[in-house]
Amino acid sequence: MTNPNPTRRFLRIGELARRSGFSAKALRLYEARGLLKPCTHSPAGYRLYGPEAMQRLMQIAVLRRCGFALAQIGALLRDDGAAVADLLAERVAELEHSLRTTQQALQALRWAAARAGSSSHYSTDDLLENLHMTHSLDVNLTPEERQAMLARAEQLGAATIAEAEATWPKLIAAVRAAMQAGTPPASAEVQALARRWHGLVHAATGGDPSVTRKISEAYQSQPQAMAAQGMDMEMFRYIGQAMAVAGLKLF
Amino acid sequence: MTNPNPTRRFLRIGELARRSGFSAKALRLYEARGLLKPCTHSPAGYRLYGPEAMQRLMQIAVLRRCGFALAQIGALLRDDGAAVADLLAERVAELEHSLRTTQQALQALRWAAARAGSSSHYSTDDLLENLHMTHSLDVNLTPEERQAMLARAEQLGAATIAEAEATWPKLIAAVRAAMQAGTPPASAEVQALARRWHGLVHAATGGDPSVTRKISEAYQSQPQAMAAQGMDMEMFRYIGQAMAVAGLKLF
DNA sequence: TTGCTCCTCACGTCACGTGAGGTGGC
DNA sequence: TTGCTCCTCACGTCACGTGAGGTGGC
Repeated sequence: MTNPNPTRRFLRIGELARRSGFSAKALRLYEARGLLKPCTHSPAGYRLYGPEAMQRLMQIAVLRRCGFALAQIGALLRDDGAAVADLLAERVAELEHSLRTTQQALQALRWAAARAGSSSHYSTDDLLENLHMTHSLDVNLTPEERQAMLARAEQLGAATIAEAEATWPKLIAAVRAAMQAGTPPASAEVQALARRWHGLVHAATGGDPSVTRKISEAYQSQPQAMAAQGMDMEMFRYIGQAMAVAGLKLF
Repeated sequence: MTNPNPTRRFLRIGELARRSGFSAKALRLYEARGLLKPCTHSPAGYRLYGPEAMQRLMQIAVLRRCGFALAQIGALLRDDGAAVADLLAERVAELEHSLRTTQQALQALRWAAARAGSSSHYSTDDLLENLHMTHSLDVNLTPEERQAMLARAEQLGAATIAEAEATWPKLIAAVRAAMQAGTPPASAEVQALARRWHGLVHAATGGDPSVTRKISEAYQSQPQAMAAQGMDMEMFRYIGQAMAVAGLKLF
C-alpha cells in the first residue's frame, strides 16, 4: 500500500496544517519569519515538509502558548545567544501582570453579571455603575509588604482612612490649579501642598521606601490609573519638583 | 486669573490626552469609531472637548480594562438594544478561558525559570524540555465533575492509567493508518478500532455524557490540543462515523 | 519669529484571515 | 475534464504608533 511517489513521503502544506492544528497561512507566515522551512519543494513549487517539521511545529506551539512573540520564538529556536533565561523572566513578569489584571476584570465582571442576573432590565448604566472597579493599580508588592499595608490600615482606623481618601481629590485639584496658574514649585503655596502630599503618602505607606517606590513606579507606568485619580505625569513631575525643593523624599 | 478666551473653557486634544491617560491618536480613533465626539471645534478645526468628555473616557477606560472591543463599547455606550447581559456573560466566559490558559502557561514558565536559575548554561533545548506542558486541554468541568474524574482515576489505579496512556498513541496511529489507506469506517478493522476507542473514553470519563461531550467539544475547538495527541478533525469525524455505524455513543 | 500644538493622510505593527487569479495533480 | 490543492500577491482586521507635510496660536 506504500506509494512509490516520492511526493508521498513528504507532507504538503495542507496535510501539515491539518496534523499540526496551524493554518496553512500561519505555516507560510512562519516560513517568512524564519521559524520553519519546508525541507524541499515539488517541481511545481509546492512546499514539501519532512517529519522534523512536525516536531518543530510542536515546539513552536508550546512557545506560542506561553505567549512568546514570533520574533522571540525565532530567536529561541535559532538559539542565537539570546539570553534564554532573560526572555523567560520577562515572559513570567508579563504573564503575572496579565494574570492580575485578568483576575481583577473578571472579579468586577462577575459581580456585575450577578447583578444583571437578578435584574430584569439591565442597562449599560447599571453595568457601568456595577463595574466601578477600584481602578486598582497593579503594584507587585511582596506578601510581607502587603501584610504591612493591611496592618497599617487597621492601625489607622477606618475613619482616618476615609478622611484621607476624601482629602486626596481636593489636594490633587489644588495642585492642578496651582500648576495651571503657573505657580512655581518653590512658592510657599506649592510647598505647603507638597508637605501635605508627602504626609498623606507617608501615612499610607508607613514611609517604607520600597513600597512607596513601587507604587510611584506603578502609577508612572499606568497612566490610566493616574488619570482615574485626576492626576497626570505633568502633575507628578510638578509636585516631585516641589518636594525636592522642600527636601522631602518619598523613597 | 480665569482666561476670558472661550477656547480655554474647553480642552484641546492634547490636554484631554494627558488628563485621561489615553493617547491623542486613541482619542481620534475613538471618534472615528463613534465612541467619543468633541463637543465643538475651534475656527481652525481644533477639537474642543467639554468636561463630559472626561467622564465618557473614564467609562471607556473601565470597559476597555474589562477587555471589551471598541465596537462592543460603542454598542454599550449607545445602548442600542445590545443585550448588555449577553455581552457580559460572553466576556466573563472569555476571561475565564484566558485566565486558565494564562495560569497554565505561567505555571510551566515558572517551573522552567526555576530550572534556568539553578543551571549556569540554560539553552533553548533545556527550556523546551522543561516546558513539556501537558498540553492540557481547556475543559470547563464543574467542581463535581472534576471531583468525579479524580475519584475515578484513583479507583482505576496508576497502573491502569499508565497503560491507557500508552495505548492511546498506538490506537490513534492505527486509526490514522486505516484512514489513510481509505479503509471504510464500516469495515471490521475500523469497527474494532472504534470499539477500543469507545472503551478507552468510557473508562476515562466513567461514561458521563456531560463530561464526555465537554471534552469532545474542547478538542474540537482547540485543534492544537488535538494535534498534540496526533489527532485532527478528519480523524475525529472518521472514528465518529465508525462509532455511529457500530451503534456506539460517546454522549 | 520661534516653538509648540494641532490637523489630515498614510504607512507600520502584530499574527494572522480572506479572497483573487492562476496553476499543478490525480 | 472535474474538483481539489497549491501558488503568489494583495487587502482586511484589531487598536493603535509613528512620521510627513502643513497650519494655527501665543
